[in-house]
Amino acid sequence: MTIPAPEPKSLHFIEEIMEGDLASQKHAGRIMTRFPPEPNGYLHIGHAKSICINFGLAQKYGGRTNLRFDDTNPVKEDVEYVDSIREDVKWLGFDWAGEYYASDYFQFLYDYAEYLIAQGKAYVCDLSDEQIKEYRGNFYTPGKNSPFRDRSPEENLDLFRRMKAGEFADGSRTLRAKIDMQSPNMNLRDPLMYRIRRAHHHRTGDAWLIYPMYDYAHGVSDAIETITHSICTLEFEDHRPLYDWFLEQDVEGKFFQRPLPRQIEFARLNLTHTVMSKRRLLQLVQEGQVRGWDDPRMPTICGLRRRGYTPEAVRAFAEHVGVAKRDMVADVELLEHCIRTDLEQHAPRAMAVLRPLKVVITNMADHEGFEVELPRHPELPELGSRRLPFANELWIDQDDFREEAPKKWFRLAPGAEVRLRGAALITCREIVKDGNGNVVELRCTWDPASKGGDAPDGRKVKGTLHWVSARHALDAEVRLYEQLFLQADPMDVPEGQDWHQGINPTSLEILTAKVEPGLATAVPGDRFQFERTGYFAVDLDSRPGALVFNRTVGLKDSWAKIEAKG
RNA sequence: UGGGGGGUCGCCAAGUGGUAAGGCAGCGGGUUUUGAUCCCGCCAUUCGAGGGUUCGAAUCCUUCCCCCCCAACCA
Repeated sequence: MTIPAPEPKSLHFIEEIMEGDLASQKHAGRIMTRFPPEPNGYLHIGHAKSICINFGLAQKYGGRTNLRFDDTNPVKEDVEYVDSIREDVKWLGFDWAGEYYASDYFQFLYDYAEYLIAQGKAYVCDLSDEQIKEYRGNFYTPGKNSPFRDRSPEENLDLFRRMKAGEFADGSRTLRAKIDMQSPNMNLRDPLMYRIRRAHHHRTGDAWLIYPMYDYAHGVSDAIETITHSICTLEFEDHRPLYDWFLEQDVEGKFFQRPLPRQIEFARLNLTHTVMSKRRLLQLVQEGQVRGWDDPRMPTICGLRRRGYTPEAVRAFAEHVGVAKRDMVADVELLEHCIRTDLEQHAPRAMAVLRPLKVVITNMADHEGFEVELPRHPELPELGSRRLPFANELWIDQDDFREEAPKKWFRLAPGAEVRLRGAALITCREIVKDGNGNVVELRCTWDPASKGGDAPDGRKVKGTLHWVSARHALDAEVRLYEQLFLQADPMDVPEGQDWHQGINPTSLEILTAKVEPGLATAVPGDRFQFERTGYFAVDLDSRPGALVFNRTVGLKDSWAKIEAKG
């Protein structure tokens, strides 16, 4: 018997670039990437894709990845976010080589700016906000040179130093790169390098009054860290000439090691039935549409974590969606597939009745109860087993009983026999209703010969239900989640309406369930498969005696499909 | 009316001149003490459209169409 040769996995375009660079020894066989979040919000699954690409590629090619906080705008950034970002990256399973901050490089950035000024490549501009905009022109009209464009290097140096020293008011002057006001690429029309901002920075405090702009700081930071491949999203594509320009002005090679880093852009992740922009996510939180950034309905990494997603599943998802340059919207079902696959293999099984319906076994006495033993996981004997009490009063799920059984129904119905998983066969003999006609209790008989669940006469019983002993069951709060938005694309709303229209009013449903007694010791972070219903994770709010479970994802439900088709 | 990207199955995505991988979803069937899992099978005569080159084109040329991004002292 021969083992089939593994199919050579095709490479995505970034891997091709890297392998090409490795082959040509461009960076002497070195691969260095960075994940550069701005500490102004929580990370979401889109960032997770970027994290997986940056760390994953470095890992694959024996390289390293830095975590660098892009903190060049003190008015928007805060330490609060730094910690959450660190935690999320770690949780995803990645270790960074170095932890840096763009602000670590403020002095370097400043020195290089002076160098550019000295070379006549940058100038101090006195134009106001509005004037700069006006001089910049637009897509169809070339820009006009700033009247301050031809100041001498000496004057510029003096002015720039005085900007730094605090002699000028906020917004009164800027440092600009002298490139080309006529360029069809707006980014090259003398972009701003520095602005004056008397703002307290979360790391440098009040040491600086001038702060560098992204385009200037980012590439320089990459070069300082000797990043080989600077991976970012598509919207930075036409910033690349500027990225290169700033680094290439180091004509004497006094500032950066060669070869210089290369910026590569890929398509950001979008997910169906959710929004991904920081602004909208913030709105959901502020408006109370969700209970916070880590609400399990949020596409944030902390939300997914709280919901019960595993880092493995998130990484698998990133792997599945691939890396390319075309705009993409991943189907949330792919994400769900990834978490189901992981949890199916690892999550211990348990029984929980979400919407309890009482079952009384009429031919069993109070003292006739017994214990059944069930494996924690059908495929993992090493996980051991659990013992469940069975007695004459039980809870089953309301979904498992129909007074009028539809076609192909093999759950409980009047006169029907079903198996209670691992315990026994019961037959429904009588229905008890309340004054409103609601079924409140089922009176059933059991076949004592079927203890364990099999009938000795070999009669076939197709339906198997989960159950829990009423006397022994624990109450638990169960939070059921659905998509936050009803439509695949929340932004696709009729003319004149806004995206709030699409918010799913029933994205959260809270139930009091009856769960098997062994769950009493479950602690936040524990994950289970509640048999026949879904995967659940113990929530942060859970306490001994006051259990709270989040439904991470439901099991696939082919009965629902059959019924939907009629 | 400028510049930069992109268009291969409902959603992702391989393919780089030799006759359309794979995953998700969907559909059919088998196994099953979870209607789960697992297993098997089906699912693009066609690659945004039209022309052309070639024995041969998703891949080359050409014209056209559509989508996304760019006019913050944001990143």
